[in-house]
Amino acid sequence: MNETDFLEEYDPSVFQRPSVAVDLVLLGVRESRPAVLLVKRDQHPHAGRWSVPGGFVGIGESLDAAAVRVLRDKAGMAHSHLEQLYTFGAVDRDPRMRIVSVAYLALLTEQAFAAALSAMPALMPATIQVPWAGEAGGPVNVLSPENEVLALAFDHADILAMAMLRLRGKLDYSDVAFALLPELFTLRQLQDVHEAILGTALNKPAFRRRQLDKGWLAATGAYEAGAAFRPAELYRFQHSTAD
Amino acid sequence: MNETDFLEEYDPSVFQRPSVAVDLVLLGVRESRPAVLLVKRDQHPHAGRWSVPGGFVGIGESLDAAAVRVLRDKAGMAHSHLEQLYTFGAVDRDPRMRIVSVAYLALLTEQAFAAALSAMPALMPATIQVPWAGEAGGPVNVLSPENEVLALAFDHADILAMAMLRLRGKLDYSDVAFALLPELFTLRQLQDVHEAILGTALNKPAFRRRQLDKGWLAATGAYEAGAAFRPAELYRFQHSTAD
DNA sequence: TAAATAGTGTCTTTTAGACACTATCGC
DNA sequence: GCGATAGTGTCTAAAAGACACTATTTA
Repeated sequence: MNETDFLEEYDPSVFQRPSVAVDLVLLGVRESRPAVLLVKRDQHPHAGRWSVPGGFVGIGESLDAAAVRVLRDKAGMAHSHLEQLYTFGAVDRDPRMRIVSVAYLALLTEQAFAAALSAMPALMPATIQVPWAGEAGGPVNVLSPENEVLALAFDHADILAMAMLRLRGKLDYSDVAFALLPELFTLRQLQDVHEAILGTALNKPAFRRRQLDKGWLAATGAYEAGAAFRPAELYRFQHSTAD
Repeated sequence: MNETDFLEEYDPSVFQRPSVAVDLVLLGVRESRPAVLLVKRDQHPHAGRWSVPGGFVGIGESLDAAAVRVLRDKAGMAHSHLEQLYTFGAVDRDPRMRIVSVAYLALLTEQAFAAALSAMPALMPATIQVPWAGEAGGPVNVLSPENEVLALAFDHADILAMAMLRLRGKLDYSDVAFALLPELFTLRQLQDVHEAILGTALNKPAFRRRQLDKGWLAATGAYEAGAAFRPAELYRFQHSTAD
């Protein structure tokens, strides 16, 4: 915001302003691995590298509204869990001009991930390697469907690392995991999502106990179908009363 | 950041850009209560209300650098723990013009807090009431030294609430508490800081056990002086090897 | 019945809370 | 010795991990 002596110090017409953009990390879990939707840059700078979708913030548009707009226009998606991640503001992060970028994290179910892929041909799915080297802040590795390491544009490897760390931190005490799952899901699917984000195996009985004790899960009495073994019960996420 | 078709879509000279500012929450613990340094607005809008110090980001200045500059110019301080908090980007948050504000959290020891107060007469210390109503996102109450509720400018009550929640969330698993304490401190002082931020009393033996088990504390063999009772041992914070 | 996964019972280990107790200072 | 706070020992309670066991499905 602005200080007491705003008017004395600041004449809006005098000083150059940075451009403000939003960048969206479109994140899901596919085949028990964290996955992200990328677009290939075909222009300088960083032509040929991969980036997360983004767009500039309009002068009459809030940051959240810009994120929703980019989600719609670049991923063909009406809704999703969307939260602000971090703002990247190094001077030289884009060689053309000064851009301050507010990164957002969008969490997609596997269905939404697939729907975005087919609606927007420019998008490519990539896998985030978990765990990665230097998890205390280092950039992540991203693999193509053919398991080739992808070169990311700008500071987008840092943005993806930030997204993974944020997700991890919130996994236990918040309901973000349910944003990655369909309406109905089994406890095994829930555990798969947790394991994919954390990059570690979890103890099954302890996991079930903790999840059920939270009071966020409602058993439906229905069971999955089509498996060649004992079907698992389907659960639904419901906000707890004290939440 | 920017998308693949950056150049086609965007001509920097055509679109109006928001101003980008940084706002600093200067936070410390005084007399076992969370305290913040505020400045009184003497201009419209929100004249007479209190705000956290801030400033505009220069075109050739990173966000972090702008925060450091504001810390120096508005609080007279060379260093402190400084971390980005959240970016506030509602369209109407300032009635004069569009301003996107990146909030930073600066953690001050009680000494640094007092030094800033005497170096910068415009600053006033205020107490943050903990706990506050609607801790899941609601704005905080801020009290003057005379225990009067202060009216805050803009969305600064939300910024302060965000600062408290961030600090709370990091208190257990990170080393932020040590940024609020002097070089040498007693375990009781460390517990006081935790209790002030959390707004609850903690169990003494359990607290000592947990803190000592983390391996972040080095006993100095020295003891505090001047107390009319058994003096406590002084500890020093040291980064753990695996940190 | 075999294979595979769902789901549970229970023992152990770890961690946190409660609470009383001892230790050490100034006066 | 008294008052006050530092620091500890230990019991209990709660939570997490380990691991084997039962249950239920298709083939």
